Amino acid sequence: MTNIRDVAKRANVSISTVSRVLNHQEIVTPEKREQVLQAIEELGFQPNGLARGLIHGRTQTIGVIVPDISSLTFAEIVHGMEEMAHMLGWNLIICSSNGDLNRISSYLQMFGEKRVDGIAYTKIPVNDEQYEILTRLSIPVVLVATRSEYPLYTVFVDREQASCDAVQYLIQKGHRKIGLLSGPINDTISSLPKLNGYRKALQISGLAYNPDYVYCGENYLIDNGKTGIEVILEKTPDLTAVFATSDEMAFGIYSYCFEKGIRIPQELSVIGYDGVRLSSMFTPPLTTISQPHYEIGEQAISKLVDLIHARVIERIHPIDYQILERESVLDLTRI
Amino acid sequence: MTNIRDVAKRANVSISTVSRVLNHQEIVTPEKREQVLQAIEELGFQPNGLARGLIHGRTQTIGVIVPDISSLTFAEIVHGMEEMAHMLGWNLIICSSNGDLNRISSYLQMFGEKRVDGIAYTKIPVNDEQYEILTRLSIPVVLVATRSEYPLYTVFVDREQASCDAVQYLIQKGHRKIGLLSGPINDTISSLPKLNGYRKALQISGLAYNPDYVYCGENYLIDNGKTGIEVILEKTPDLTAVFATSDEMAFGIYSYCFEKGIRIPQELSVIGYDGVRLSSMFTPPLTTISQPHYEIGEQAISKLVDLIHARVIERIHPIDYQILERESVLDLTRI
DNA sequence: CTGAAAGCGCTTACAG
DNA sequence: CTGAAAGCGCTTACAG
Repeated sequence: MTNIRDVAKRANVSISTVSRVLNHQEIVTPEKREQVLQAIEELGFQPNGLARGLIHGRTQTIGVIVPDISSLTFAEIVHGMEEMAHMLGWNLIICSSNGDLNRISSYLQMFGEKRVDGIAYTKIPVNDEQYEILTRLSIPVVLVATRSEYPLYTVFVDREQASCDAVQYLIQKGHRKIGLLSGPINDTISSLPKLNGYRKALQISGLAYNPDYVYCGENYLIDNGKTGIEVILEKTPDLTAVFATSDEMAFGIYSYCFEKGIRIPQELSVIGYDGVRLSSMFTPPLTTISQPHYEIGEQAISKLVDLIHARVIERIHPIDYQILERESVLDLTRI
Repeated sequence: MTNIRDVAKRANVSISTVSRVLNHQEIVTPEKREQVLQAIEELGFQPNGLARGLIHGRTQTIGVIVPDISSLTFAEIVHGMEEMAHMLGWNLIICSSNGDLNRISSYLQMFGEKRVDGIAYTKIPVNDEQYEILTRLSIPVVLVATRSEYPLYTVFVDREQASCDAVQYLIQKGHRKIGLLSGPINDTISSLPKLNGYRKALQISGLAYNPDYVYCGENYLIDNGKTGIEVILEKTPDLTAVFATSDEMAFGIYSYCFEKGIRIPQELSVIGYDGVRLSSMFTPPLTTISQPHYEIGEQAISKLVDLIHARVIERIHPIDYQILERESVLDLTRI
């Protein structure tokens, strides 16, 4: 591999001059600059980013931790991150934890050794050990789509409020017997706030909370939606609407209803959560809460870069969500 | 940030000794080793990966180029890459090109400057400019899920053969009027081989190729499936089966058929391509060609690491696919 | 404007 | 077994 010395030799200048040309410093005379540029071209020289990084203490690299990159949600978040990072001139090292906390710790360690300039920490709750590593590293961190009791910068959607809105939407359409298809209840980042939002909406409208209307699955996938709705309907056949806390679960409900001949929304109204692309193609199209994953990713990187540049930012950066009104909820008030 | 010198001072040894402890060289006496380890612990010292990389000319980093990380396919490929990379002790820098060739070139450039040890180049065809950059870089490259006229290492599924199999499966089930929902025909990586496979299957069975049975969409998404099937059925209402070259397009067909009251598979058989998770939850479950994306990702990294270690590998590494037989194809021979 | 020199934080022959 | 020194490929005051 050619280095700056080879270029200098070929261009008959010192390495300092080559370096100056490389860094677009205008003080170099046009002739020398030309010589250098030509030598670079001829030798196919590429400056060594490691050496540069070593000197500047800056790598233009951001480390990203996601639980699982093959999930639609994270893939979209990462995509948003990618675009923003590219725009601002940063690169991403992306690591899937698969929910393994040890693995997260080892990734954080690696981020430290690789001297990334910032870390985007997605979705997984920050435990004591990781918080300790994070602070020891003293690298700027932004939490994405998650919250934490630790004082960390955060870009997120208020799931509790969004869920409350979803359920209130159903109530407003005249529904009173409303089911909830929840994820695992020990998932404090995602499931718990959604459950809380559900309860809050009921409370606001003076409706009683009835555990029979609630099913907690092990995850947010289709199968859990399918079995979940079955379980709820067995206990409470008078159900008129369900809030599925993921579009995939909602799809499971569709599948169940199709098999049993239950018509949506005539016999059962469904509202989802996520706003994945496919949801608009369900039959009927799914009414759902849209979380702008792409934008979350963008904002996360944007804020992180602000932090890296030591700009002052708000600790909490909420992202707007909206209800995508489609055709899966029946308006009982108009009947 | 503490460095090796601080550690040496605190442990009352030379930096050489610290370095030896860091690199697990056994020649250090237990006492000194202990002192050093303790100093590292107390100072929270982390070796600087940049300095190490500078010396070794090795970064334990692999650059990955994908067209769009938020697509299901690539998200899964990347996931497989991630897992294998983690297992083998490598890290991934992942870059979405969004199909922009200039952007790919700039990413390759960046990979060079960052001195990645290897490059996984996914899906997009390699043009002259990129091939030139790639060779100039002299960094090991593996092509993933794509082929090229250039002599590059390749991990891929034989789409032509897989498509041929899919269509032959339909023929074997007694279908003779078989439609094709294709992607853009100028996509030589993905669409063209699938079209060729379709024609090959017809030819083998002595069936004529009729362009009226073929629709080429602009992409592989749902909408194109929906309009595609509409267009084909208008021209050729006698159609009994369709090969949709993506599961998403197949889903578009489902959507269309549901609206028009066309029953699958009784009135129209559908076979898909991809084997995405959701396809098993379609109503009826979709028969489809499964491409093991995750495994493709794993193999790509595994082969790339072999290359980096200068091990000899086969130039072409085909990945097995299979037909997931489910319920969307009617067996006409049993009627 | 330009070059020689020091230094970024490590590793690794080379003596001892 | 251990330390001083050179060197990886750059950047950047410092003289001139």
